[in-house]
Amino acid sequence: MPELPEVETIRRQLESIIGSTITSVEFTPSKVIRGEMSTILHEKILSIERYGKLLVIRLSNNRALTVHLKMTGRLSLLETGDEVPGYNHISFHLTPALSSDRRGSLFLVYCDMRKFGFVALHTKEEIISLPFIRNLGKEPLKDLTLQDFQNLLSRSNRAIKVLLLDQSKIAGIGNIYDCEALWLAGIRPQRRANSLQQTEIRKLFIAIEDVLREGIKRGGASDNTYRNLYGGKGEYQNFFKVYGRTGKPCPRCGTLIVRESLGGRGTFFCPHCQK
DNA sequence: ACCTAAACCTGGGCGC
DNA sequence: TGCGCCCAGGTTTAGG
Repeated sequence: MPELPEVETIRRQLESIIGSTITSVEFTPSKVIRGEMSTILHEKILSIERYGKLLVIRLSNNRALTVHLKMTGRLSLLETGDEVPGYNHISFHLTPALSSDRRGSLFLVYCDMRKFGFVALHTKEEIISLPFIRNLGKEPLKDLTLQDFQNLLSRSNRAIKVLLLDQSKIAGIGNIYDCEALWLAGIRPQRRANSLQQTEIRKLFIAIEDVLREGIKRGGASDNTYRNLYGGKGEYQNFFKVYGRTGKPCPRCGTLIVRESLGGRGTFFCPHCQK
């Protein structure tokens, strides 16, 4: 599922359309498509940003598209003749950027089987104070410092696994990287955040950075439906230590991995070496 | 501030 | 074959 590394992979690939102009748009009206899309014509794509799991496509005229993939959202960059993936909701026809060597017509399409995600067009006044972005916590590998992390944990009595998933506290971590980071740090997901010792906090901070970096390096995890901008799969699912590995041996100690529900999520951990 | 559960959706996998 | 059930898990919302 798209978490920070998956969305970052797409963000980087989307940089190829910077400089393109939107020449037409087609969409099926639904709650997935938000804002007056018909007014987007002739806007130029200026930059591609990411805040946690949210993509922001900055446009000319002080406007922006925001895209959240949630569970099954998928952005694809297609050329004329390419097959459009199923569950398509909106297609943007683009002029090739001046820097691009592509010749045919370009289409940016959003598809979403479960319709949890969205593509929204924001006007000038809305961009500044999107509650979405305003409430987002700091981000690992970006502005989240060890000191921030220590303060955060010491002030929370919640299960560490649940705290790490709270986007208003830390942006970008989802269930997969949460489970993997806790395994790497040797910490049990059920532990109260404020019960972690200094050395454990440091270990976990590093582990979060490590799994996210590794996720980005592998192009994300395509455990299920995730595909990148060109329809390719990520490889990180081949490196899972605990996620989805119920009943299989822990790569560190051989004890069988167990699954428990925590905060309403499937939680995978080694009952022996995660303390 | 915290917690849990339900809601939003739909396909895939399983048991029978 | 195919029906019923659970599961997936990002985010919001409702209620305690």
